[in-house]
Amino acid sequence: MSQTVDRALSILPLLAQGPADLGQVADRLGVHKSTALRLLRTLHEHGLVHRQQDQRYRLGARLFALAQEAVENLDVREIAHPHLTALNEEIGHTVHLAVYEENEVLYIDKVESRYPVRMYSRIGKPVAITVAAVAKLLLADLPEPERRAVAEKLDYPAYTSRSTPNAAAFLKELATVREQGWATDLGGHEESINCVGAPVRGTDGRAVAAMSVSAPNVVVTAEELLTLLPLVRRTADAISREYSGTAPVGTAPGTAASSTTVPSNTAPSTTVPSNTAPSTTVPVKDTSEG
Amino acid sequence: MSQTVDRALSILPLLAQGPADLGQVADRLGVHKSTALRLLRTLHEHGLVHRQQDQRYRLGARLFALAQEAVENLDVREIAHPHLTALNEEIGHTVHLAVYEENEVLYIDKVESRYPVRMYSRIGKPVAITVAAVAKLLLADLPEPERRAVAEKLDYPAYTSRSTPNAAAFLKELATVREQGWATDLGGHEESINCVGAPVRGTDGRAVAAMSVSAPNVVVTAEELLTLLPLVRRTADAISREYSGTAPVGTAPGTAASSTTVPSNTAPSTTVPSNTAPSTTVPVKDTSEG
DNA sequence: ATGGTCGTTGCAAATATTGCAACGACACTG
DNA sequence: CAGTGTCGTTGCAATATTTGCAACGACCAT
Repeated sequence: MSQTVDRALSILPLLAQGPADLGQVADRLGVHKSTALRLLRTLHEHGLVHRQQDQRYRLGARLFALAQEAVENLDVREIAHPHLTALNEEIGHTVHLAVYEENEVLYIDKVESRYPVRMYSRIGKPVAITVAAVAKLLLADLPEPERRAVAEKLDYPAYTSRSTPNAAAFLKELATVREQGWATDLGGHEESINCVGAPVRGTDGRAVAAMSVSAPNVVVTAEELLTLLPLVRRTADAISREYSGTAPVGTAPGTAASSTTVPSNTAPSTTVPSNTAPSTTVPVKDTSEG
Repeated sequence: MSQTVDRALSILPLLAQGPADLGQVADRLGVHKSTALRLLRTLHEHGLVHRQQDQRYRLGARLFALAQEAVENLDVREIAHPHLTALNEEIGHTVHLAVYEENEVLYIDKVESRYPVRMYSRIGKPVAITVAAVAKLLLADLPEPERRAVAEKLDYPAYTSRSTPNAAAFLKELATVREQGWATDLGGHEESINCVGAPVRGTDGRAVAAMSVSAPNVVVTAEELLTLLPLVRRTADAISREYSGTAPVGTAPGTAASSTTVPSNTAPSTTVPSNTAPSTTVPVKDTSEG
């Protein structure tokens, strides 16, 4: 609601795409050059933008530092990480951790299938919210009205023929996910990639994060991947327990009384979902690969 | 120089210390609650701050996404190139820039020597990973398990009698490189070619690239080439600084800074490895510039 | 029920921001 | 080498924007 700040902050995502000079910033902001200059100066004083030697602006070191602190404050990630790597070492596939925030789902951690690759590979980017397993899990957990509102505001890109086509289908899928407590993405984003995921829940039972395992068709079929579901759920539950148990309730003046209650079932169901097949038909009929 | 934006941006480092409610933000900003509220709202609309269930504000994940996007769009080569050419013009020898990717080290930029004798290398082609200075630098920076895994999977061709013979020798060399912060290739790839290199580091301290200076024996001896090491390291550090977006330290809120930003000089810590010399003792104290 | 805190909103005053025009610096071109 | 263009920068007046206040409703605790 503050025009000046609004304009200034609009510069950030603009510069995230790459360096830009004053004129470009002013144009894409729709303001006079002098205005853009003063805005950039303020941003610069705070270290959020950096001026390189060719006088062009780009995002500055301070922003990276802040981002660093921002993720460190997400203690879910710290708690989850060992579990993710353990799972990765057991099954070998790529493991993701994601959170929902402000109508977006963001990867906040990732363990590559090959080696413990650095965190800066893909995390931090918004996920394909209409198809990703983690996105389904997180959105399915939203209260009904918000869930509906978000679903109807989204675009539904047809990444593949299996992508979620529209809001109605998405909401139906979310209902299924909500009921069964896990989610899949079977070629919805990339034709040959399948995922299975499960939610991480806090003390109040709400999903604070979601994790998933991804593998290409050529390595494991969708059916084989679903075999790993119990393992995935067990890992997610383990993270949930540790997250809930630590009870990182800050200096909240007032509602500090929260019984350490594990939300749902603590009993890890070792049941292979072969018979527990989801209502939506599992398209294990591969197109090309066998 | 924009008060509104200045105040708004001051909220960010404030929230980086931990979640805070409206009153706390207003107090520590020195403004009325209503003002703080409107600023926070604007920040919120841009996803830079997030409101948790207890209505307190904390840094938003979008901040992280923003930084992530910026890093991905950062072009090391673009930033490094002017520095490389400058170095080349000063010393005349061939300068290389390389990155590590998928178990390979690739040259991504090269400034040719102005001497008639040139060495063979091609931008985009993998380097001799077991002997090249840039390869040593980049591999030395990998986490221990991955470093070991990569080293043991490599072939160790005997390009010359000085080539790295096996994984054990290579890992030992990498340990040395890791400790001293620079690397050499003394006739390990071609008998008559020597190189000295230094790493380019990002905000997180990781080596995002490595650069080296190469010269044939007939032009300069290995000892003479090592004389250039401080210059190489300084160049690499300069690139690192620019790549990281090092900006003048943010002024304290309320303290008005001078008109134009004074270029902060004095490199942080450019430790010249004078006495820390490895096998070959280099009598280097200082270079031309002071 | 009551007093306290906290977040939120409307409004008028006033401050801070905006756009303009002009300047100096620089690069490129004729 | 002058000329023309772009680019970043600054002072200034007009104005739009922000600000602080006071009051309201919600909530919690006493």
